[in-house]
Amino acid sequence: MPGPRIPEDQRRDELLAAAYRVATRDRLGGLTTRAVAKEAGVSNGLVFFHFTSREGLVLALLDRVLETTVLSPDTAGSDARSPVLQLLHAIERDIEGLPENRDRVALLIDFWVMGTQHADVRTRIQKALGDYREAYVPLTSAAIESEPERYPGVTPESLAAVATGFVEGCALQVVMDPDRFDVPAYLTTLRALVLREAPGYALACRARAS
Amino acid sequence: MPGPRIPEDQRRDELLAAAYRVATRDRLGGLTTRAVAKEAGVSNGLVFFHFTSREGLVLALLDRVLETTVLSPDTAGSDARSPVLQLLHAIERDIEGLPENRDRVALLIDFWVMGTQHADVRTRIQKALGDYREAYVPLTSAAIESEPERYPGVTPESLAAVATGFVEGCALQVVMDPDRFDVPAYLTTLRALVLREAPGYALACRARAS
DNA sequence: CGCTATATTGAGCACTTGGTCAACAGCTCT
DNA sequence: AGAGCTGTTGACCAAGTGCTCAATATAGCG
Repeated sequence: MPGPRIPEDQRRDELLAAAYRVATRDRLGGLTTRAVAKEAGVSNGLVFFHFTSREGLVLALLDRVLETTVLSPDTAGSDARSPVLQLLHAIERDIEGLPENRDRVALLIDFWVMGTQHADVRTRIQKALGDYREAYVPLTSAAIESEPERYPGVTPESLAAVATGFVEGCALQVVMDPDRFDVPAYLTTLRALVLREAPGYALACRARAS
Repeated sequence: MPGPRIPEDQRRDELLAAAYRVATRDRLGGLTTRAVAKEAGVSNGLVFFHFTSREGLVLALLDRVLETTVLSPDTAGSDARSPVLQLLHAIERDIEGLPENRDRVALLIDFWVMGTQHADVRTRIQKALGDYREAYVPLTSAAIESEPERYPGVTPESLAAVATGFVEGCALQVVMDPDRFDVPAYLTTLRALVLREAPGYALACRARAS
C-alpha cells in the first residue's frame, strides 16, 4: 500500500537531507539505509530505488556535503590592508567558523578517513582539498610578493598548503575538544607568530579578557 | 577440542597485536571479533574470554596504540641553538615521522572521530592530546621567554596548542594524500613564516631540489 | 595418578545489515 | 475508461554481527 508520490528529484533531496541528519547524529557507521528511511518517514526499499545501493547514498551525501561546504576563503571586506594581514584574516575567518559546524566537520573527517580505503571517496576529498588550497593561492601569492626577501624557497602553493593544513588541524581539535579550543587565544598566537610588526592589539586584548 | 594453552597475559598481547593488524588494515569498522580471532588463529569465543566485549577490545587497543605512540617531542640533540629553533626542530621531527606511520595515524584519527560519540574514547584521546601539548610547553615557554616582546598575549600553553594543532593538521594531510604531502617544502615554509632571521638555507635548498 | 582450575573451542542465538522483488497505488496520456 | 509508466511498499533473504555457553583439552598440583 504505497504512500503519496513525489517527483524523483524532490524525494532524493528529502532522503539526502534525512541522511545528513542521521550522519551528523550517528556518523557514517550509523548511516544505514533503514535509519535514513525511518528518518525520512519512508520505506526501506525506497532508498534503494533512489540510490541503488548504500554506497550510492554515501557518495551522494558526500557530494552534497562538499558542495554546501564553503571552502573558498571570503576575500570580501578586505579594506586595503597588507596582503599578509588579508591572508591572516582569511585563515581566522575559516577557524572562527569551525565551532558552530562541529558535527559537520566531524562528518567530513569521518569521510576523510573513509577515503583512506575507498577510492571514490578519496578522489572527491582530494579534489575538495585541492580546491581549498587553490582558493588560498591568490592570497598567499600576494603575501609573498609583498615581501619576497622574507620568504626564501616559499611558493604560493606551499604557503597555501601550510595555511589550509593549519585550519584542518584546528578542525580536528574543535571536533575532539570544542570547549578547550580557545579561538581568540589561537588567533592571537598565530598573529604573533607570523607578523613582524606589532600584531593587532585589539585581538590580543580580547583574547586575554576571555 | 581446545588448542594449546598459553598464559593469559601473553594471549592478551597476541590478540591485541592481531587487533592492531586488523585495525590498521580495515579500520575500526572492520575490527570485528571474528576478524581478530581469525587473524590470531584462534576461536571467536576466546576474544570474549579475554576482553569480555568488543568494546573492551577496542578500548584495550586504543590504550595500546596511545601507549606506544611517542607523543613527547624528542628534545635530545639540541645542540645549544636558540629556543625558537629548538621548538621548530621538535615540530619538524614530529612531522617527519608522520609519513612512515600513515596507517597508524589513520587509525588514531578513526579513534578520534569515534571519541565524538563515545565518552571513554574521548576521555582517553583528550588526555593523550593534553599530554602532547604539555610536552611542548617547556619548549614554547623557553621560546617566548627568549624574546617576550615579540609575543604579546601569547602563553606557553596557547603556543603549544598551535604547535601541536599544526602537527595534527599535517597528520590529516598525510593520511589523505601522502604523495602530495611535500615534507621539505612544508618545513621550509614553516621556518620562513616563523623565523625573523634568515632561515636554515640547507633545508630550503633541500626542499627546492626535491 | 587423578583432580581441579583455567584456557579454549565451536555451535548456536538473536539481531542487524544491505539488497531483492512482487505487488500495488497514483499520475498522465490517449 | 483503460493502459502504462513510475514511485512506493513491506515482506523476505543471505550474510554478518556481538555474545553465550556447554563441552573439552590442558597444565599444574597433591
